[in-house]
Amino acid sequence: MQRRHEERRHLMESGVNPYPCTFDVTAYAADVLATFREEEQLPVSVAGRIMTIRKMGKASFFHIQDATGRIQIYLKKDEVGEKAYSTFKLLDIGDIVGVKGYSFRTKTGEISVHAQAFELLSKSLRPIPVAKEKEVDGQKVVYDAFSDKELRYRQRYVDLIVNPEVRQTFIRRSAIVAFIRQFFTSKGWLEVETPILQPIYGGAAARPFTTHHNALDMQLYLRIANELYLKRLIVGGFDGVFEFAKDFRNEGIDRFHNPEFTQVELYVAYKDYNWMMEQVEELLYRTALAVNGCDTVSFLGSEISLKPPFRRLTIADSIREYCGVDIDGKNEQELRSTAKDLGLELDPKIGSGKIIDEIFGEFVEPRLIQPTFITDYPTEMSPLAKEHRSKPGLVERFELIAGGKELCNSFSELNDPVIQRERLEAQAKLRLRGDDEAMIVDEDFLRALEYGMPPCAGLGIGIDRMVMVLCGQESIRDVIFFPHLKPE
RNA sequence: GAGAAUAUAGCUCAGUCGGUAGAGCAACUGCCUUUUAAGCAGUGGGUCGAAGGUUCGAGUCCUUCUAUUCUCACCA
Repeated sequence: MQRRHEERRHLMESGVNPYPCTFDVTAYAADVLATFREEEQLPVSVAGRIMTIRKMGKASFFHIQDATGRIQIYLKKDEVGEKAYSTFKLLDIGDIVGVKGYSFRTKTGEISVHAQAFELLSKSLRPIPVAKEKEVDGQKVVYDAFSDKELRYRQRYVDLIVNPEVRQTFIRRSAIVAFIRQFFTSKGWLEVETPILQPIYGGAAARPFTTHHNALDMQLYLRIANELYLKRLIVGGFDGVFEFAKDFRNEGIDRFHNPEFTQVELYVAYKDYNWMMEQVEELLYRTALAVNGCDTVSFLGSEISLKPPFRRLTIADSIREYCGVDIDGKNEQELRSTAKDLGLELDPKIGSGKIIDEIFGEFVEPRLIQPTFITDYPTEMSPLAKEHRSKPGLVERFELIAGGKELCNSFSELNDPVIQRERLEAQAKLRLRGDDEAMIVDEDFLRALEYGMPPCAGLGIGIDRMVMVLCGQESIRDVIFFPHLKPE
């Protein structure tokens, strides 16, 4: 670094601006390769970061990397002149340069740019970790890859420079979000924005982050979900609304959980959860085709097919199938002993719905690799979902499980304000008993429902997890640019 | 919250039984006008995560701490 500071000063003293304002780029690296013709010398002007250098006295080769990839540059002293060539000798891997020249093919066959002039565009003061590559039997072998996970997350910018597959993952993430947005918009649903700072948090069972508004001198929460606000908009007369929402949950961090994560929530009036399952099937299938070009993905060592229809299974049937026990019609006592027979240690405080969830989470969910809709959850686990039209004690709810993890959650929304009040008050009681994840009674939300909300289907998709599955990434940190880490 | 593993040069890693720090790449100086893990010759580079302790002597043994990774717990 010391040396590079000196070089920077050196360049400035010799009249070279190490940080000029613009450079006229006419082609990306990929364009040069794509438009190359053996018989023609096409003039090009490319720019990018120097990634390799091979200096040979009075001529040099180097690769620059731009947004589309790498292109080799050939630089000859005769061609660019003495002064420019000695400037070039002061450049390092990591510097950003612009090159004007023409495309040609080298003796060893690589399409390259024969430089006629070049310009330093930005001097790099820190050495980047250079990984070298070699082709062995057609396989690319990478030497000394920048692989320390902590450093890669802390200095994602370096990770992106050096590890091209990281860049690809995030490009795909963007494509997934763009596709979902276009899919929803094309159906006539409205993209909206609702508060992130909320005086009362709700819509999920989770602990929030708390903050303080100085001028109002009041406590505010970072949202854990946007569900209750979107439903207010359905009350307000929008037929379909969705929001890509950063949500915040003050909980543990592991490879499936980041304290801030992205969900898209969608609410559509006059529809139910059965209809929503079809939407999810279509969405996942078409997203996979659009982004990956095929309807299967490889995730955690399994091939997952996203071709509809997905399997549908009630939670009771799934437990019957994977545990061989029947939970239908069982009371809390019986469920508890069933769980015990299966070898589950249970907190004596939890109720029957939670016991079922525990059994499911322990024995069923991890084994659901192919996309599967799990339906008809116990009412007490789902205070915002509508009672099942024919199965007492259950609600019209589904989760989509794939790769052993929940990807989506959806229900026919509860729109009876009286029952909704009862459910929230029951939550409030749980809260008083010490369940700090139980929901809070949101009087304004209840007031909205009292004006009348049409029948409505709601959906939440965990974008991070969906990206993980579609990109075959095993950690949520690999699909979030800047995952949360403790300070250095 | 619990356990395990990891932490040594810019990067990737060695470092034996406790004896005073190593390699490859990167960097620096030469030479080299079609190279591609360029090559050849030479040079420099370290608070061994932090703080204590044991010892004549600690990268190595002990204690505490910090960070990361993995597993478990928690978590719609």
